[in-house]
Amino acid sequence: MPAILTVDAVLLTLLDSELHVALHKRETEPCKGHWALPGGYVHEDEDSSAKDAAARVLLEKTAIKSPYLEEFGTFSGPLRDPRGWSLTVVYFALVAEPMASNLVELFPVNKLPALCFDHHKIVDSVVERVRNKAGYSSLPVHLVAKEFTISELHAAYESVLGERLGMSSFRRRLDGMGILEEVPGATRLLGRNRPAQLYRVALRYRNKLSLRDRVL
Amino acid sequence: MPAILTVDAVLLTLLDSELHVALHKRETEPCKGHWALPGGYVHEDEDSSAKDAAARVLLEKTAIKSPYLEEFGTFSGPLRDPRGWSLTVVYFALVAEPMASNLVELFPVNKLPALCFDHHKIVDSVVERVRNKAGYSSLPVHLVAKEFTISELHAAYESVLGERLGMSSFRRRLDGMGILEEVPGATRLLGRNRPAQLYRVALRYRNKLSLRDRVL
DNA sequence: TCAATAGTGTCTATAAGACACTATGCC
DNA sequence: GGCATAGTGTCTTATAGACACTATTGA
Repeated sequence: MPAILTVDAVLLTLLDSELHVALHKRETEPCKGHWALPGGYVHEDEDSSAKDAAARVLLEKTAIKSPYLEEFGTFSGPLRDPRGWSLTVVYFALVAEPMASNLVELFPVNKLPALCFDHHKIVDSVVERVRNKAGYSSLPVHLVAKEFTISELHAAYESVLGERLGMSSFRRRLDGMGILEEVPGATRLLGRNRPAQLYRVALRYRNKLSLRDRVL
Repeated sequence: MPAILTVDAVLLTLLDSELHVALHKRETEPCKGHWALPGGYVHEDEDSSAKDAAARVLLEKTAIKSPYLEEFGTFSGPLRDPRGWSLTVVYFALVAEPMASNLVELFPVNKLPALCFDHHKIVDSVVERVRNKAGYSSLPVHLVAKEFTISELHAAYESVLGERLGMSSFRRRLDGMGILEEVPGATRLLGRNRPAQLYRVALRYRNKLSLRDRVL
């Protein structure tokens, strides 16, 4: 009997300044009716890679299309799935909007319900990695909308890192990197205060952010 | 037909201050007689995880036991192996000694021979990651012997990073981290000069070095 | 005018780099 | 003593953090 090969996706987003993960109720055995990560088998006839499979599974099970998707690693062994020796390739996705999908429900990453298989451990490991990586990369950019204010980005960093960041050094570093550009003329007004300049990721970095680590 | 599941190991070491990778000549089809990474199938009856499988394969094909082993990621798709849709979990290992094994041969990582499958791409990706990670972690410690001089460690960092590092700030950072300890009384003498103090990784960090990233 | 958040300027503490200086062995 | 590498001290420069200051809106 060959090993079972699956992919799982850890979809993360910020809700009320707190990291949340998207979970769904499994509709098939094993573990039917319980919370689990969106995941599934690789389809050899349609998936040209494991990452493709993860993107497809995410679309099918959460109706979220092409977010930021990065491989985390694998989990494997004879005991983690009752069907036998299994290996899952875990991907994590970061999205800006608390998406309106009735296929999944969002849970704060430190208040998870009981999860199937080793999915609790998987979520914990991914969150640890994301927090860690936020400290030396521009990862949290993917947690804000396409156009955002410095304050919003600053808040996203603080939420993910779980610590306060000085605002002036934060701006200084952003400036020095040249990774952001102003959206000309666009501002956002929230209260009765000075409106904030909107920014976006500069075109030349649009699809390279995950590569350029250690930028912030 | 189910997907083919394999593990491959990228074993790296320093030889003449240059990163080398261990390759072997495949003895079975496909790609028989050509250079490839040590790799093989997961054995469901004896491997309790993919990492276990990688360690076993490394021992069988290179006679190297329990080096530093870290998961790099996966490579997958319908075309990379002529036998069909395949996924390989790639691990990299770092060892100190240019080991005496007639099972493998060492090649400089930027002068590789023709390699089977997508192994050339795999080696390149791993080397890039290792170079990158050396910039913010203590990874290169695994490329020197258990007891080493500061100069040797300094040279290892310079080799992996491909750039010169100031010696005094290098020492300062090592001191500040408290990750190393002197081997009492032990020194190494190479020429007609002052002998160098030998150091080793402090006990409390012995098995945690890969976890404590961003230390150097 | 005030309240509230956006954004800037500047002072200070810390860390990095450069490099001169001392230390200790063999010849 | 001379030479070669090990190791230290110190000066300078770049960067991070703190925080006070100015800017711009609605009420």
